[in-house]
Order: sequence, then C-alpha cells, then structure tokens
Amino acid sequence: MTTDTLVPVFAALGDETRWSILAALGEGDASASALAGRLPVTRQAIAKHLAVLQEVGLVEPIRVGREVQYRVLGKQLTDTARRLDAIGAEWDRRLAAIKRIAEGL
Amino acid sequence: MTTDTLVPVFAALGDETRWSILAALGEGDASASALAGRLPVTRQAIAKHLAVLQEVGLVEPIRVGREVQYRVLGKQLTDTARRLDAIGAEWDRRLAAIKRIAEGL
DNA sequence: GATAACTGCAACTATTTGATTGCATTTCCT
DNA sequence: AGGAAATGCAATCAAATAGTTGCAGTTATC
Repeated sequence: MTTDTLVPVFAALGDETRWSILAALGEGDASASALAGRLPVTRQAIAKHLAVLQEVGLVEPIRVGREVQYRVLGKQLTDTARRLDAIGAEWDRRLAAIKRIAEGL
Repeated sequence: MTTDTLVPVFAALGDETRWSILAALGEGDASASALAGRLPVTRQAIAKHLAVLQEVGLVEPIRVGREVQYRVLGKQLTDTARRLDAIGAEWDRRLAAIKRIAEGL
C-alpha cells in the first residue's frame, strides 16, 4: 500500500474553491455553468477544478443532453479516510513500540 | 462543522516530499538535519516543510539539547480521517434521498 | 575558550497553479 | 433554419510555493 494514489487526492482537496464546488455538488448534481451561477468564479475556472476532481475520482461526469452534470463520489472520500486512519494508527503503534524498547521493557 | 481547519491539512498532505518526511518520521523522531541525510533535498527545504506540517498539527517539535527533533502526530491524521468519512457518507446519504424523491417514493 | 555541528533567517529563482478573457464548436428548441 | 445556451480549447497573468545558496546565531564538546 503506497501513497502514490493518495497524494493527488489530497492535493485536490487542498483548495477552498474546490471544496465549495464539492459542497454544492453534495446537495445535488450540477453542471459547470450552474455552479458558476452560485460561486464567485468563472465557468472556466470551475471547469478546470472539475477536471482535477474527476482525475482523482472525487467526481463523475454525466452527460445530459447538451450539458454535462457532475456527481460527487462519496466512496472515494470514505476510502481515502480509511487509508488515512490506518496510516495514523500505524505511526502511533510504531512510536509506542520504540518508546517501550527505549524504556527497556 | 466547517472545512476551514480541514483544508490546510489536506494542502499539507498534497505534497510528495512532505509524505516522505512523514514516512521517515513514522519510523522514529528525527531532526531536520538527520532527515536531510536521507532525503534528496536540502536541510532548509525540509525545515520549511516541517514548519508547514507543524502549522497544521501533523508534527510536533521536541528540543533535545542543541537540536530539534520532530515527532509525527497520528492523532491529527485519524481525526482528519473521521471527518472525511463523515462528509463522504453525508454526500451519499443526501444523493440517495434526492434519488428517492425523484422516483416519487 | 576554540571549534564543530545544528538551527534560524533572508534573498532569490523557477515552476506550478488558480483565475481570467476571448473565441470556436456543439446541441437544443422554436 | 436560426438563435440561444452550453461546452471546449488556447493564451495570458499574477500569486503561491518548492527549492536553492549564503550567512548569522547557538550550543555542545574537546
């Protein structure tokens, strides 16, 4: 289990604007144009963010006639959460082991 | 529950070099100089990364004589994981509700 | 007390990236 | 068919950031 696939997901999640997009999509699917109506950035900026989010599997495009709606994918978030939790627990486990050895037990 | 405090943590985690620092620290506390011996970047670059990681609570400085050792904090990672999991689950819950309404149930 | 090792600060560079404007293209609807 | 609304692509700009070098300040150790 490497962090190769994990890091780009965090990079994607490390931007406020992308979170506001995700938050909006969390209330229902929407197109880039529709999102541009609600957020203080241009449609093109939103389109780029959506491309980033799609790249890391946080969002999925759905063609509906002439527009492309985007759906947020909770699974990717919960999967990422599980991996993070495992890594954090592993750190604490190892450091506790080192401490035990240092105390000569 | 806002994402204000969450986003900087992700921004910090969205960099490969910082992960290699975290991975090294996961095997035991170390100073910036010690880390510079193992990683292909300068001590000063590592110092900057450690400052970022400390800022978001992923790492903690421990003064030991003339050097400053850093310890990785698994709790911050597991806490972040819980919040992520909750958000992802909420998205799926809402979208399922919308789908039910759309189907007229 | 001198020297060596470690940390801290500052200036600078190059790359990345978030955001914009402008235009071309596709697709629906009357 | 023609107009309106949506997406796609390209060039450009400014700010953020990862990285470097150089030097000053601290703290052990001999």
